[in-house]
Formats: sequence, C-alpha cells, structure tokens
Amino acid sequence: MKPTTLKDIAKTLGISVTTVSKALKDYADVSPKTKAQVKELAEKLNYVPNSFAVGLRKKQSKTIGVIIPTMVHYFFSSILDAILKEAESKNYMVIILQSNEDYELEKKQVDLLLNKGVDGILISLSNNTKDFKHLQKIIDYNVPLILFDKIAKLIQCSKVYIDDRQAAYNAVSYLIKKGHKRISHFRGNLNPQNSIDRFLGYKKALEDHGIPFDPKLVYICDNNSDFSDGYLNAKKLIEDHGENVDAIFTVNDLLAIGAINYFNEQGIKIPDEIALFGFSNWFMASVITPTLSSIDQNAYKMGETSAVLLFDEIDCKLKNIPITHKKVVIDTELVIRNSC
Amino acid sequence: MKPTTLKDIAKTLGISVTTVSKALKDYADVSPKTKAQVKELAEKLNYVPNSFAVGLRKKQSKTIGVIIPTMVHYFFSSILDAILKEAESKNYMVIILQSNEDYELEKKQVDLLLNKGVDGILISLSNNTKDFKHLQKIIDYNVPLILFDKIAKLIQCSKVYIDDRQAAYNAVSYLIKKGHKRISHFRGNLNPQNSIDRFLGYKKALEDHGIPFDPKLVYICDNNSDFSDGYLNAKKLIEDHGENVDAIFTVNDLLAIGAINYFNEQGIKIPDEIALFGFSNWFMASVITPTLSSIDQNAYKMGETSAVLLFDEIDCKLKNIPITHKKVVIDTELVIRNSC
DNA sequence: TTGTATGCGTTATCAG
DNA sequence: CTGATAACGCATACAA
Repeated sequence: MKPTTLKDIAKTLGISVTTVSKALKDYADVSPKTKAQVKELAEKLNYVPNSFAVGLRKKQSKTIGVIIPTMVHYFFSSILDAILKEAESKNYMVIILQSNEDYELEKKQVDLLLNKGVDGILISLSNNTKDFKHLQKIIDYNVPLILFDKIAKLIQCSKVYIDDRQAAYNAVSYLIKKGHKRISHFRGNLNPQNSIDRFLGYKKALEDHGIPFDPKLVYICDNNSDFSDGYLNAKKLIEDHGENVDAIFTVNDLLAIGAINYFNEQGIKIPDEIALFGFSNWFMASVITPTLSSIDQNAYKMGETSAVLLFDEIDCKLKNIPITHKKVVIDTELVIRNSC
Repeated sequence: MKPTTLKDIAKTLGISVTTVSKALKDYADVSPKTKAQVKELAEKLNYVPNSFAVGLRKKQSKTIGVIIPTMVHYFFSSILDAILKEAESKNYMVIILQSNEDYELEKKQVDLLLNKGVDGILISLSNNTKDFKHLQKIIDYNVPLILFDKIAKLIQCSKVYIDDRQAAYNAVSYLIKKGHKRISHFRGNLNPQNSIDRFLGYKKALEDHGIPFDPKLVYICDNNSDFSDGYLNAKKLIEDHGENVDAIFTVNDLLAIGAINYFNEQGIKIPDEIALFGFSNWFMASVITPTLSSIDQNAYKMGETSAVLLFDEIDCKLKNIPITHKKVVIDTELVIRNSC
C-alpha cells in the first residue's frame, strides 16, 4: 500500500496539485466547494503530507533531539518522560540518544542530529565533556539549544539546572538543627561538578553553624559503583570513628541505602545512633526500612521546563523574534522521612 | 551558517552535481583524481547529506520508531537502553513515544511514525489495546514491525516475549521444593495478559506438585498502585490466614516489597515464618532487607533481540529477500536471594 | 570519465 | 479563484 500524495488527489479530482495543497491549508483564495471536495477525498484516502518533502521545503522537521548520558536511571527517565509529554502536546517527535558518558560519542550524536535537521536540541552533558566546540556548532547552525542538569557555564544558550550547593547546604543544615554535630559526608568522585558542589554545600553548612569541618569525616566513593560502596564506607566509618559520628550526608541515595544495610545488619539504630540524608530521592528511598530522607531534584519539572524553553525558542526562531537565553534554577525539596 | 550541499562543492570545483554525488559514493566511473578533490573539499566544508532530500529520494530515513507504555520503569528503560545501543551500532536513530497505556494515543503515534517515514517500528502494546487495525496498517504499508513484551498473538509479525506462565511456574515450584505448602499469590488486575499468565503458572505449579489450589489465598492487587497495596494485602493475608500461610508469590517486586515492609514492622520473620518471591527483578530487590528473590526478565536481552530482528527485517526488505517472522522467547531466570 | 535530465512530494510565487 | 512553474537537495538512468 502506497501513501496518498497531493498528486493522487489532484488527479482524481481533475484539479491542480497547487489547489489541493492550498485547499488543505484553508487558503482564503480557494472556493469553499473545492475545499470541501478536496478535504473529503483527502480524509477518505487517509492523506498525510510526506514529511521528507515538507522538511526539504520548509527546513523544519517537527522533531527535536535529546542527548543524555544514560537512560536507565530514575532521574533521567523522569526527565525524558516530561520531555516526551511536552513534545506530544506540541505535536513534536523526539529522537533520543545516549552519550554513555563518552565525549566522542556525544560529539558524533550532535552531528547526527544537526544532519537530521532537528528543530532543536536538548543536552545533558557527559561527565567527560570538557570541550564545547560541538555545542558551539549547534549555535552556529542557528539551532535552538537547551542544556539541562549537566551544563556548560560558558556556552551561550538557555540552561536548566538545580543548585546542588544550596540543596546540600539545606540538607546538612537540617541535620545540624536536629542536633547532629559530627556529620560525615560520603562524596562522589572529584570529577563531576555536581559532586563538588554538594561537597561545598556540606562544608559551608558546617561552617555557618560553627561546626568545625573535619576532612577525616569525608569519604570518597566511586560514583559508578553500586550500593556496596555505601556499605563498605559505612563499615569503615564506624571502624574509624566509632560513636564519634552521628550522621551521614551522602551524595546520592544509593550510597545511603548501602549504609543503611550495614547499620541494620550491625544493629546500629537509625536515626538514634546515626542519622542519614540522601540525595536524589530515588523511588527506593521511600521503600527502604527505615525510609530515607532525601533531596528531591524535581526531575519531571526539569524536563518539562527544558522542553518548554526549547519550544519557545523554536517558536521565536520561526517568527524571527530575537531569542533571549534564560537560566532556570529548579527548586529542590527536602523530603524528610524516618532516617533522620 | 548554512550546511554545505552537493551544489556548493560542484560549483567551487567547476564540475557537475552528479559527479560530486558519485565521487562521494566511490562509484567506479569517476576518476581517482576527481574523487580525491571532491572528498577533500567535502571534508573541509564539513559536508553531510541532507537527510530530507535523501529520504525523499530513497524513501528511507535511517530512523526507527519505538512505542512503549511508559518510560519511567526499570524494565522499559533497560529495553530502551538496549535498543538505543543496537541502533547506534547500526547508525540508526530512534524516535521514542510513550502511549501512556492509552489506545487512542498509541494509534495516533503509529500514524505519526508511518508519516515520518521510519524504516521500522517496535511496539510494546498498551494494556488497553484490544483492537489491532493500527498494527495491520503498519504491515499494509510494508514497514517492518516487531512486537515485544506486550504482544498481539493474532498479528502477523515477529514477536519477542517471555513465557510468563513458565516463569511463574518455576518460581512457585521453587517455593514448593523449599517445603512451602500454603503459598499465597498477590496477583495483578484481571486485565493484562501477563497477570493472567503468571496466575496460571502459579496454579499449575501447585497442581503439578499435588498442592490443592485455594482461591482464598489469591489476592487481587491494583497494578498501577504503589507498593502500599502490597503492605495492605500482607496485613489482610495475616488477618485472614494467620500462620496458615507460609509463602507469597507476587506478580511484581513492588508488591513484595510492600509486604516485606509490613512483615518487618510486625516482626514476622522472613523467610522463616513467611517466604517471598517477586517478579521482575527490579534493582530494588537487591537492596531491600531481606533481599528479595525474584524473576529476572532479561529486559536488556529482550530489547537487544527485538532491535536485531527489526534491523534484519529492514535489511531483508532492502535486499528484496522475503521476510520470515520469528517468535523469540527470552529466557527468564530465578534470582534466589534471602527472602526464601 | 563526465554531465544532462528527471523525479521524489511539497510549497511559494506569480501569472492568468 | 485556479494553475503553471520553480525550487528544496539528492540520486539515478541515460547520453555524450
């Protein structure tokens, strides 16, 4: 079965392709009668415009591209969920690519998207992206670009992100107000900015509340490892400090859950003997025992906001309105549960 | 900045567009010298073929479409991960759509993909899809189609799925071999086939091992509810049967985790007083205390297999080799942990 | 070995 | 009100 074309309709109706095209678009200069005829037949033949042809003519694809480091992740899949829903409502399609934390791949994928003629691009950068020529290329091609979560400060485009430092600050301040004084931090690798900012927020909260920062309470964990790293560091923490530690703020929920497992196993009472605060508010945080307090990053809102911004810019471009880049900081939220 | 076209290259080199086109494709009838010149300039100008034009000419897009019920789900995001990786390796792009368990939306999305000229389509059907005209349409348009996980038996196309019945049978048989005799089942809604098959597997395992099936031990849970439904039904189970029940096989991990929370809270020992077996092997199963035995559905392999089948069919179509539809049953695996 | 002509399906311009 | 024509960028059959 072949798709119907304008030509098919024109032929059976004995009129020109031009008229058919105009009729379907409700141009003012087509007689109501012709319009009716054309529309009826088009409906009957199930006509849909060929998107290659439209794209070739109008240089727009009604498609956007998204590049994320990885898909199998509650945070990113929630973001994608929001982007897909937003796109759906605007009748856009979405091409999704995983950079897999690989800079070269990310670069190649940008080329693919540009080549594909997408109307806009959303990117959350790979941890290994230090060079931004590929992003500049997008801008040079005049394709709207929004960076989210993992952003590059120097690139001239709209950005959507959370304030990791502030969020960490809030969590640690909460622990302090609850009376905790010896607060450990399980931090991530030195590398990604997120991890640095969360550490800085932790440190600042201590300082602002007159609690001396003790580097011995900071444990560096492997970001990509599974939760067993949390378990192991919890063990180490107790070995190193015994009762001279009363809380842990972890850079993500997974580490906290590993630690919870260790404490449960050892009969160390949470939160009485040690309190815990995670980061990200994975679904898991609400089902573990005890339930884990955590910082909700509002992934859905981040995705939604990014998509809305992108469609705005696409719109502006179509209407030749100059684009003003925006920076949106998404609110995070302390979700207090039973671990502190 | 405008993308380079064949015309640009032809003009600066003073040759025809045809020659440029052929040179880039290494046609035999272009002189090595011309080829070299063309390629060099193309490289320099960063030439990439305009995909709209190519699509219009060749009627293929190097793009496939995927429709899934929902994205924010460990199972589906793992499948997508595999599909994206497979597509990446074949230099294909992937358009992802969420049907959101809505039949009308699914239908519309099929039209969009067809209209978009994708080279193939992968679908996991919505629970509410009872009518398959939209799938037939894909086949009528001669676009390769693979159904995975939630399939329609009557449609003539390749399918990739697990044997839910067998998997459930295996899990329950395991519980029986461990000495459990009063095994409850927390089943899903009556509606999706998965849920029915898992129930049937449960029942068959009992029968085959000479254990009478007791309908009072079967609890119907709301599929879309959160884990609290598992908690509530566990409570009910104990109220109804007291010690006269020694294991539960749940239709998914979430319900099992809800139940675990209840038992932990009540000091009911797992697995001594009651054993648990889940289904799906969510990440959570390995971090909960006690860790939960579950059935791994091999999501990654399912995605990979589906994608490989699709690319095979696309290939056959290009080469005019007749397509033979395949049915692939993905192996499931009992993952035994501490809950039984 | 190179180039000309044609068409893919649509839309915009302009003439009738 | 209608339609002929050109153009988008590329690929191919056919000439030269």
